[in-house]
Amino acid sequence: MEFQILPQRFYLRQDVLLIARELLGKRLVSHIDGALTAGIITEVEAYRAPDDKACHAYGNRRTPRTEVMFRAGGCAYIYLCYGMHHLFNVVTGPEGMAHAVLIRAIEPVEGLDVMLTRRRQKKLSPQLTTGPGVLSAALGLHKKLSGESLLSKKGEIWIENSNLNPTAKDIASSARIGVDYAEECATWPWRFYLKNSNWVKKTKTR
DNA sequence: CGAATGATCGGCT
DNA sequence: GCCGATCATTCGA
Repeated sequence: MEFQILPQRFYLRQDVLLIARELLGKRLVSHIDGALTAGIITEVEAYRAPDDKACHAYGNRRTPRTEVMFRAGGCAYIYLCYGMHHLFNVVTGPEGMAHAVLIRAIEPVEGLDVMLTRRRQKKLSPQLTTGPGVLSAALGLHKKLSGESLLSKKGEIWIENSNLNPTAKDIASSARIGVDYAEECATWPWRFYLKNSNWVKKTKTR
């Protein structure tokens, strides 16, 4: 079955919270080292410069790392976290606007064997692709792919439609995870996830 | 179970 | 020099 790739106009909009919610249920696909792997996006977080202290580009600070966040929407921002995890974000908004959506979890749908091998797991379970670091590992995403376009199926990463079309009643929100340092921004309910999915990290704080 | 901890390194809020 | 948009493992109850 062929799914339609998300066009650049999807990413160019200025409302990153809306885009984050709309990414739920879409298919995230990687074609890396000759292997095709894909999963349904089940959990995301929005980050929005300049006012969001949890965003790496807070205050519109430009560094070699954050530079890609200022590009026009439709490319990947991947960075290293805790010295070992590559976290995958989607850059959104027009050029000069540093918005991004962190993909936190997917439900695997294609290339399960490849994902299991990359994660060194034997059995399919939520821990295969639930969590921003493990999802990147399963899809083979690496920070050297930061800045890659998401707009062509000839590329290494893209996002396409699925049969799912979650509506407001299917979506829950909460504060973002791991951003306690961000002061008043730490409580903003900018994490979104599919209520009925098993492929979402359980949070203890509620 | 939950909490604590070690791994490991780039970027500097 | 410090510490994170994390995860797997271990330890204790």
